[in-house]
Amino acid sequence: MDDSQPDAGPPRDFEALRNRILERHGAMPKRLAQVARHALDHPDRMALSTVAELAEAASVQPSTLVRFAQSLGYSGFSELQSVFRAQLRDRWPDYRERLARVKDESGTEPARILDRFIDTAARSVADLGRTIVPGEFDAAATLLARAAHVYILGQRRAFPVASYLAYALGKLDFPAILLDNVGSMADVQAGRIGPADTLIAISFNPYTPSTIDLVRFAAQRGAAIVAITDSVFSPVSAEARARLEVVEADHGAFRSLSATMALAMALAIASAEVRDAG
Amino acid sequence: MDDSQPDAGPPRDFEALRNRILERHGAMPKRLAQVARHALDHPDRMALSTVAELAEAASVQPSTLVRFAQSLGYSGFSELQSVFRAQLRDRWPDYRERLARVKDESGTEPARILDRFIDTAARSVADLGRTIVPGEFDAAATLLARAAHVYILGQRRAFPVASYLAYALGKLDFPAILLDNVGSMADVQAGRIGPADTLIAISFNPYTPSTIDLVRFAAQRGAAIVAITDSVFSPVSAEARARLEVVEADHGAFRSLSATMALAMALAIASAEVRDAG
DNA sequence: CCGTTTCTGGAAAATTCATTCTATTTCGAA
DNA sequence: TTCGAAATAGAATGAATTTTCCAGAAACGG
Repeated sequence: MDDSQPDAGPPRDFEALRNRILERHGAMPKRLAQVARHALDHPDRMALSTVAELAEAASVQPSTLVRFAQSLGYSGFSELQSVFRAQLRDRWPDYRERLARVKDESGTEPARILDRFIDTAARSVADLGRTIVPGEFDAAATLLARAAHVYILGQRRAFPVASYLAYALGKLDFPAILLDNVGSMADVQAGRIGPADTLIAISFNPYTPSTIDLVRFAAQRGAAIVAITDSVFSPVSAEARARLEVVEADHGAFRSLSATMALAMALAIASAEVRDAG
Repeated sequence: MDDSQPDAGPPRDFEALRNRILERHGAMPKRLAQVARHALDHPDRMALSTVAELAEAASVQPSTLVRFAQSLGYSGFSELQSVFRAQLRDRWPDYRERLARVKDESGTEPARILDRFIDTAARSVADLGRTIVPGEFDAAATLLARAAHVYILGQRRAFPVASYLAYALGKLDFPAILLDNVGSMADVQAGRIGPADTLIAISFNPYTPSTIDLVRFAAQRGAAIVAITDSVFSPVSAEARARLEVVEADHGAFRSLSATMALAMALAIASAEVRDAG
């Protein structure tokens, strides 16, 4: 009987890996301990650097990195590194806790579907902080604050966001005009847009052609465009004075709108603050 | 005399790189534009994947990635990738700083307002898992799946949710009818509601009286009511066959809708699953 | 419509990289 | 001090990845 079998298998996520390293650190040979320490002190380098670079940084031979990985049960350094990389990709608050519940990606029971959507929504929201460029958000808020009228355009999937913005901006006492296209009269509704005005255009792939047309029309009349899209290359972005990019984690063919709603709300409040401050 | 020299040098930080790509995108040949787009839409992958993987993901030859990098002034793909990697590394301190700022409830600079909304939205979404009773969610999905017609009602702040549900359910091939009250004709729109139908009513405090009236009308005609509200004591809840309670963390007078949107999306998909299973 | 330039796909070549192997060193126990 | 086991360094190997190259296709200008 071989009770020395140390691992059922190597840790597959960062948390477990970290714990195992901490556990073993005391009993490790000198060089391996040195590597262990370096690994936990600079996890981002572990994720991105090559064996040679890490060896240099930790004052160790390249082969030591490989031995280290193998002593933890991995087949080689590359396998160990993938754990660090996954961690770099996915880190956001409470990720583990939620992941544990969603782990099983299959299952069509309603409760499980809800869990999965909670997970993707949380992901999208957390990503907002990364994808929004602070300067652009600032610029957008200022454009709204200074506008004589704020026109709001968003169709199909983007319409809920547009209607929410219209509600929030209206409540905040902005001169907000929702281009809802009732009776196909969006062009009439926007007929008097001009250089003193700002148009918020919300559009996601696939981009509704009439949205793009209306944006071009507004730009031509000198209005400032604030774009909320899922890609900086969207046709709407091209005309925009400020670009806000939202990447919703998608879920099959369906994308949630949670992050976009959070952004919309924040934009409304921020604009009011800018207006009232100046 | 060579004024065609396009760059003093390739961008060394992500911000500059991003701007240069945006600048040039319009004038790029087809395949390079394709890569450009993929690069800015998936910066994480650009940082972590190999040329072959990225080529596959962008539907392009590996050599195109290299040509893309060179067209921006880099010596090859590896040099370009290092910029993406640096960006990925530096994101972490950023995030930490962000969290620290969120704690500080004051501050009216736009960027800080955005941080706070991201935080509250994330909390609301996470709370969904706790406030939704699985059995009720199940029941709601089943009621939608079995309905002859699905009527959707939500006004004012709840309207964005209602319109989103109408969009999603419609896409999923449900017989969805949005009671948008255009021309104050909600009662006419709902005139033929009956026992085989389900009405999704979305309502938050302060409850819009006409919503409550319409819910009572529908209940009287025998329709099943699914309520999405912020309190089980809401007047709409009283009539409901299934109750979904969403508590959005509020932020001053304004409540985000992020969690409610996630719930709406999940409900739509879950209903489709229930329908297609049985 | 033709000639020229630019762009693209694909495969071959070159480079970088992780891993393995072996001789040597270190460490601990007797 | 000596022996044996474990650990290490460094070069050699082989695999993976990037880069180059060129023939052919597409776009462009006359």
